[in-house]
Amino acid sequence: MLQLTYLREKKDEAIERLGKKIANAQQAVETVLTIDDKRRAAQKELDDLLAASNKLAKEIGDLYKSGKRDEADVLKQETATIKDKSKELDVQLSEIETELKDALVVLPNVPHSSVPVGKMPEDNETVYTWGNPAQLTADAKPHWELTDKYDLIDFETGAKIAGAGFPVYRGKGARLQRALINFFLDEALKAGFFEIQPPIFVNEDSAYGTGQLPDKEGQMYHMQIDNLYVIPTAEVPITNIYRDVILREDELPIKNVGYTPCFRREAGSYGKDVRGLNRLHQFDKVEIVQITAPENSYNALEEMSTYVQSLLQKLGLHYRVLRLCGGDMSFASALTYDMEVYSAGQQRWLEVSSVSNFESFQANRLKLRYKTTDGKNIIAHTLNGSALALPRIVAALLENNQTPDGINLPAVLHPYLGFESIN
RNA sequence: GGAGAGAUGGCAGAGUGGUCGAAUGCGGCGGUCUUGAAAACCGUUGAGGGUUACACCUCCGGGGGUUCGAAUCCCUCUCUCUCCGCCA
Repeated sequence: MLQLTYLREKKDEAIERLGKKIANAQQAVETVLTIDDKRRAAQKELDDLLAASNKLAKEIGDLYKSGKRDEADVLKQETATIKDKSKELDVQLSEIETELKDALVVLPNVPHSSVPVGKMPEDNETVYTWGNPAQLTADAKPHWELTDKYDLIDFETGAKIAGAGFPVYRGKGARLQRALINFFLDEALKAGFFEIQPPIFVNEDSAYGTGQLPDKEGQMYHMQIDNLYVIPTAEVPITNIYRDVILREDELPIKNVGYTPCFRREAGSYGKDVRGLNRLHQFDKVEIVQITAPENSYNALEEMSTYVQSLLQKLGLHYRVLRLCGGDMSFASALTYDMEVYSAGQQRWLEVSSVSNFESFQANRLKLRYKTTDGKNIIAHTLNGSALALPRIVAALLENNQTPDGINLPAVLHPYLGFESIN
């Protein structure tokens, strides 16, 4: 959620930048500001009325104490009309506040000035490429054939016990999962992150806090009996730790890492995108989350990007880094880097990480602030990124490392795996 | 799941329906003293809205009610604690 003061004070800048994301930026911002004016007027009117009412109540109290009952009763009559009026205004005000919030929450975050203009994935800017495509033999296979051949993943049985998109990992396939999770967590600890193991169900407040609601209502699994949402990413519970929190300045930056399974309904996906491990309803991910002071958030973003890339390099995966264009970035993000790994078996790029700076957009809704040494409360900046999501990493590892004799996994994983190759 | 108790500022903990946004202690910050530090003493110290700045308004777990007036009374929800039951 954008800050009202920002829209009020830098209206033109906000409209111009929002134009990279939405078509009707001018009108959307004007609407919000108009409602806000209305809100302030109503608030003022109500406040004055309440002030009068408070004053009268005090006078009545004094009169009773000094035994002047008659005079007090006269004043009581007066309060009756004030009360009716203020009740009315109160209803009006809360309607306006609802209206304001509704208009404000549908506004996406303002993109950073470096965000490329564009609507399509083709408009994303490739800022860095590392490595070369794996040279495979003519009979190289996509991962869904390899997982079958070496009995690593059983998609059919997963579909039987849960549904499509819920794979059953087996043997070395299961051990590869466990190894990657531990590898990613250990690397994050070395990089100074603090490990968290959060709940994988969250309540409505948390889902609103990080912006999954109301924006992505249909994408989360929801348990109606208890009104809990199943997390689509560890970002949700880990960031919500700081909902309604005022940190001390010296606690920043906060750097957390957590592993959780993630659950996504993925309504509307189809075709080659959902084949094998490309898109699942349940998958594993290690997530990094940072909370910083505003002036440090872009340094933190670069640091997180570099960190994620270091993982891909250690795994020896050919990858590229994209700076997402306005139309392709998420609702809450101000600047996003996507890391894509080249999948040689499918001959296409697969997104394995997305690192974003939300600036104060998330923190504003969360009421996540920090107190400076001179006592001011400032809305913090939040960032997060995958480090990393497993399925497509597994797909790329299997495909890119396949040989006629088997699949040779990267050396950094050997201690975690207890084996070196799959054959 | 059953029975009881409770929820107040960063923490602990007072609070007869009216002068309570809230005593007191701890902690934090500033100062005096000191070569410096500690101790002691003095001052200061919740959040949001609003204002150029004041004024003013709201908030004592959430929501609703009674009253001229609610942290204080009533209803309800949530959560916490204790005991019993069940259980990795």
